[in-house]
Amino acid sequence: MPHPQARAVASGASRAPARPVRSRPGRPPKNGDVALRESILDVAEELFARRGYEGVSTRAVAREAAATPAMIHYYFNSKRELFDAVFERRAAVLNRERMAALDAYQAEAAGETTIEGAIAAFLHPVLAKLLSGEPGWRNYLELVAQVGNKHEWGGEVMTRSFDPVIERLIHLIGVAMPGATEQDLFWAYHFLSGALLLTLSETDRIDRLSRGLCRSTDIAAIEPRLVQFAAAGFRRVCAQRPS
Amino acid sequence: MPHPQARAVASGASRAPARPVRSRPGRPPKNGDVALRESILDVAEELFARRGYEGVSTRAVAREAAATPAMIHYYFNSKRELFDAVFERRAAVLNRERMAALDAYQAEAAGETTIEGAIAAFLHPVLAKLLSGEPGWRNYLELVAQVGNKHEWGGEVMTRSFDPVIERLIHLIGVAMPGATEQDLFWAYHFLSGALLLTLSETDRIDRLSRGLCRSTDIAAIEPRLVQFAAAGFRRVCAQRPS
DNA sequence: GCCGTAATTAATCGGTCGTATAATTAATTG
DNA sequence: CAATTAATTATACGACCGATTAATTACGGC
Repeated sequence: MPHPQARAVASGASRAPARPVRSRPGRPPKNGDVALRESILDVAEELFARRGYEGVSTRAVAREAAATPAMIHYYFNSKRELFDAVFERRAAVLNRERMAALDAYQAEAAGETTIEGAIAAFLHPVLAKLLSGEPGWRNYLELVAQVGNKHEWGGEVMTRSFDPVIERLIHLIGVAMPGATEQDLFWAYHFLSGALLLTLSETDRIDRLSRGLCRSTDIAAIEPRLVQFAAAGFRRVCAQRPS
Repeated sequence: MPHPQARAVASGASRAPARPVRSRPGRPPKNGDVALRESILDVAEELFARRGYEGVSTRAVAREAAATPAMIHYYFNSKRELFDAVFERRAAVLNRERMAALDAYQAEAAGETTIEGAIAAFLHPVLAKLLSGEPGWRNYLELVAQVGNKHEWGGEVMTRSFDPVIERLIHLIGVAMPGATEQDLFWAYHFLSGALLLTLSETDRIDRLSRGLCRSTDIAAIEPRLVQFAAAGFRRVCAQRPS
């Protein structure tokens, strides 16, 4: 079963448009085609992730989605609203899964929560998306990484989408470390967040640096190490002995 | 002594162009004015950092630097070469300082190097730039953060500019941890790098998340915590007991 | 079978983009 | 002082940008 990266963009090599030429205007005949709206979202997701918000024109999105610029205006009104739709489409899914994972862990640990366990539960849903190899999710997470490190409206967009889960995580870790200051918990999360975002962006930076020894797409190698790294970091930063 | 953020952009509120109207063409009279080339670099640095490479037009740079588009072509040939000039101008300075810091630490520790010490020496020059408040450096580092998380040509640019110092750091830590695998060292650095980049970007993400308890510009709070966090992480990831 | 509505195309508006060239003027050199 | 070089302006080219409108066609409900 091929991934439903519907129309044109996922076809890779060949650049032939999916729907050949529907030249005359009017409502299209009801064939089994995937909704155009979703195709536009998929294409925009990929392009925004690769070239950034300003690096992508709505016309380019339309072109690759085998649509016209007017269709984007029809479904999304503006470029910015298209971006928001792309961003929030999968954020909802991810938040649900992450919340469920934290719930499940908390129930299973039953009062004996560990930092490692909480962090692992928090990270796993995201990293599993990368591991799955679904190009849609990989593009989306690459986009998240890019937005998360952007000064301009990065902070606002990320906050709006992800804060509740993160507050949950920090609270859970706080329970596992009774002595910890709130500041220390937040700062430690800040570092964890940075490490995660860089992982999501999947630059080939570490590949080059390690001369091929590590591959930035090797989630199986990253996940346990990130959990250990972050958990140890949390413990050290939040240890209340005054430096 | 005001910072030499020379021409127009640092003037903040008032939008009056620095050099009022020099309408006719020809070489300008030799006054004590700062070189236009540097002004262009300063403005480009700021704008690229705020809005990203594609989000900035060469015309906007010219406008804010009180120049014409042709001057940018005159000094830098193309937008991309302008970007590279911006990126490499301060990278050279930073690399020199970082290398010196690692040298100094290695000499001072004399065989008894610690992970904390090596990481602190590696981080301090960068964080000191942020702490200094110089807008040029803050803009530059914000730009680095953005590029470092960009899939497209991020990996290549970062590699070209920063790899030697990083190899030095990793080697130094490797000496302090004889048992460590190379892979583990590289992965741990990857996480440290992510945490650092997010810090450099100075989004107000953590400010919002912590409801003002932490401020992303508070380098004095970040520096010791990041050193501790990363050092503990390195130790844990590189501890050779097989998971 | 008619009609309102949903989905599409073509065409267009004013504006901006990156890049290039020729003309012009001041400084420098001999 | 003459000739060369460095730094600047004005102007322009062709392409692309985001957004909008009017026309067109098929579907769904009655």
